[in-house]
Amino acid sequence: MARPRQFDEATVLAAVRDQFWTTGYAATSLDDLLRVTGLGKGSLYAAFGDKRGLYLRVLGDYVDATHGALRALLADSPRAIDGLRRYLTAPAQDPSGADALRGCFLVNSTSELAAADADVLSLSRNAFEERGNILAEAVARAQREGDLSTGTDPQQAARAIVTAQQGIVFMGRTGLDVTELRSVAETLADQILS
Amino acid sequence: MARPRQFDEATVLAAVRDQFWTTGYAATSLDDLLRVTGLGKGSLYAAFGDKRGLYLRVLGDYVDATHGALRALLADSPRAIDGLRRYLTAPAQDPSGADALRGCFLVNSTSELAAADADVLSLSRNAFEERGNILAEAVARAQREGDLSTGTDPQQAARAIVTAQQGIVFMGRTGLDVTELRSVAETLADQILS
DNA sequence: ATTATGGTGGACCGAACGGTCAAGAACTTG
DNA sequence: CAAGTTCTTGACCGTTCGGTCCACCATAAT
Repeated sequence: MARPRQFDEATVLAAVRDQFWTTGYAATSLDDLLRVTGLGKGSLYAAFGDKRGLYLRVLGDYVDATHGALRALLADSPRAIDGLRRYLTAPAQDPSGADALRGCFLVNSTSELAAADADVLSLSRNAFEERGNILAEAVARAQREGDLSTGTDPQQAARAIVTAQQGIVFMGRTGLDVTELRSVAETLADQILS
Repeated sequence: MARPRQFDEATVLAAVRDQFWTTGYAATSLDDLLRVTGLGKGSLYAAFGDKRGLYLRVLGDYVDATHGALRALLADSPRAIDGLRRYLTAPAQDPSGADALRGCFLVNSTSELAAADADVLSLSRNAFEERGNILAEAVARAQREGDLSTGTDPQQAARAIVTAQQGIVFMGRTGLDVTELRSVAETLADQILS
């Protein structure tokens, strides 16, 4: 070892993620990243590689974190149906509407890059498949707990829930009032979680 | 009048729209636009102004066209409920999956620019509000025709339908298999249109 | 204290960007 | 045919882009 790093890796990655999250990949310049991280070009490149590599890194971290958060949310719900409803309506919970306008980093990434970048496409596809799997377990539990009809395939129901949530996430990005967004989310939850 | 234009305006605008649609705003260079239109810089600028103006122009045209197509779809449905279902499942109809991967130009635009461009944001917000209004009429008709419960507010139900469709559009962009996408769309339609 | 090693910061690079402009071509009008 | 007008073409401009590189610095090992 020689000179130690003068920055905290997790802090830097979080700042990078937030910048990419709010302004997207193409519209984020290296100077933007240097500004929000406080690092010089040399440090950033030596530590994380080029812009695209850095992007994929923070995006992958984000996906892992959301999977963990979702698992925790569902596990912490005594009744699975409540966890599913919380998942579905989560994008409409911030009263300020700021979270809704910002959307989901993975969704934004998919929208911007999936059609042009095979790595982002497969990452996105795998992430949503995994999310469906996580939710499918909760759906099965909700069925066992008598809160959800056993007529439908858990996997299928989970995919419908994921899909509906992405719709809510997107409508938040259009600037729809949070109160209306929440109302829509509750309506959809009533129709889907029954 | 003097020298007449050597290009067809509608053809050029369609080519520009398709380019922006598939590669987004930032990732589309002027050279890309010149290539797909066959025009020189001077012609393009003289006819349509700068890149952003051109983008807003084709996006506005697109929104108008989709509103017209939606009105036609609903009007052409003897029973409103069928039109609503067709609207909801439309993003999953292309067997090749190409349309699904491409998504919706307005959705892509909103995802990329709404957070940073107030004009795009209000255009998007207004467009989806208008779409909700169009669908609300069809919901009311479906209620009168006895195909939809009269218990729910048409406006509210319409917003739920719009939201669900955006979820389907997005899942298509993740590369989800078209057959699975269609299955999800049908599941959601069953749950929402009842 | 000296040396080795990795970190830092910024100058620097070629390429690509959006946008301007002038010269000439193609048409209409008289 | 001549004059006037619009459109077309592409050279050109300043800026910004992502990325490289190197001189310098701070630490650990000896």
